[in-house]
Amino acid sequence: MSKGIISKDEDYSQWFNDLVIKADLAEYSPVRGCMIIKPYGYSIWEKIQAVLDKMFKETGHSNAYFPLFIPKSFFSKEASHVDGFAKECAVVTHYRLKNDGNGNIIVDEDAKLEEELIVRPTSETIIWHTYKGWIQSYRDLPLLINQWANVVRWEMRTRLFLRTTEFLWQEGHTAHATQQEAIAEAELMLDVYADFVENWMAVPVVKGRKTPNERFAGALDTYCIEALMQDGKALQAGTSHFLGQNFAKAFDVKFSDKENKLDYVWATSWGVSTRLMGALIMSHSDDAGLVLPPMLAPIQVVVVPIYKHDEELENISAYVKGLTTELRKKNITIKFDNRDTQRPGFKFAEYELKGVPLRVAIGSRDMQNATVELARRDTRTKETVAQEGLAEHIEKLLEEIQQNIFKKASTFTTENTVEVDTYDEFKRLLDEKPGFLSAHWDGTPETEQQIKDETKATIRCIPLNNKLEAGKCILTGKPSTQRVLFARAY
RNA sequence: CGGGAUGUAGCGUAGCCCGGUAUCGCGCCACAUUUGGGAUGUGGAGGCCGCAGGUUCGAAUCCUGCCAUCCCGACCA
Repeated sequence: MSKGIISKDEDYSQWFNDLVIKADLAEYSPVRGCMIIKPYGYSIWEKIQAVLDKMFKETGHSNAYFPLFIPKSFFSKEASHVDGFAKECAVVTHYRLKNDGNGNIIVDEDAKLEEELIVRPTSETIIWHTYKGWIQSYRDLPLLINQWANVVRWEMRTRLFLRTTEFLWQEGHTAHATQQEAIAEAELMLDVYADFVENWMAVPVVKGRKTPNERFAGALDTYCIEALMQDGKALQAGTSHFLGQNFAKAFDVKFSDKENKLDYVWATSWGVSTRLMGALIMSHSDDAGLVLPPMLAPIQVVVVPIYKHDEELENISAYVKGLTTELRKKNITIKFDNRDTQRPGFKFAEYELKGVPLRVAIGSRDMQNATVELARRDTRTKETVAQEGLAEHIEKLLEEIQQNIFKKASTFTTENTVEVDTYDEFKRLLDEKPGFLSAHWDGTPETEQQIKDETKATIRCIPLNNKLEAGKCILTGKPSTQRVLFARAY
């Protein structure tokens, strides 16, 4: 176990907090519920952004930016949307401070805003207000826009990365001429998310759709990807919504089709947030610290020199310089930690804590033998290999680590996804071996709610391409046509 | 928003019951010896004891109020 990190078996949530702080990903800020994302954490987010951004562009989307502030009146235009977000909005009421004469800075009551502004909890309303001006004809469609932004939701209870008052995300907002096209878009973006989360983050997901209870406020259908964390709790990693014509109607966005008939446009929205960082951390890491998938690790390879005299360091440095050039050609990021203020053992522990996938240690002995010591973070194994062909070896090893991490997480998810047929068994498993519980449900919101009230488990999703099978609801015994995935969730 | 806990050096803490200007460890700085798994020694720097009142000759300690953070619940990405 690493210094200062509690074992994840002892206290999982404390382990997570320790990891975030000690691995230098983020720290608490003076503002309740808000965190400071530190350079190391932010560089992971930047990688996530870069990959997703490319995927969005490849699927035809463009970035734009809409304001942080939303006039309050916009908000009330879509009824269920207000219901969903009203309770957690920060509101700007004044635009000036003043000195009260006693040296205190206070709100200037004379500077009250005519119309209060909401700090965006999401941007549907201001975007659809804007789209009204952008869309007149089918020729203006589809409109495929994404924005990278911060949003604020005044949550009662916050957790680093998983639920913060302010968080970073991207939100895609698209407009289409037909319902089919909008649904296809929502499904396409769900696939993009699943592809990214599985192949870059190495986190296996279940694609599905939400029940009406769990749907986004204002959506007709919500698609999601759900991942299982190491403590057996589910985490929603991304969502994609088919919004129907709700927002188009609320903001009066109509277009003329080819027959010159006026109709409301069809909409989608989709997003992932810094919460993905939470999924990344919780899926792979262990008691020694973070385990990062090579494809998202800010540092993929770290080189630690071991030497007694300066000339030894010079020899090692010369060799590392060559290795660095080779690896850069392969787009592999390498860091040569030649600080002489820290000893090798300290550095080993530090990079393990930070989840660097591969460590190369080179000492005088290695220089004589033309070898290096290679240590894998995922398996915590070490091997001595020849310097010749090292760059190729590292390249292969990084790919192997990426696959191994994913495989490990997949095995875990599979092993913790269980079919359950009785309510007693359902409750027992939730307490003894939590995970995804695949069970029959009679399809009513009342049953879903009762199960939630009694067990804290929610329906995470109805898996896409679910196989149909006759069964009985675990709570009511009423007939059911398919299993749904239950879990306790973040 | 309810319940619980905590606030003392950059971090973690002792002291609080029983009032006398603050303990220890890590980290930091300097020098030396070290360097293949979190080095050792010696010397040193660092404190509005969360904030504001009150009691007292005297408050980290007692009293009142406030603030903040964390944890657990209800609400949510």
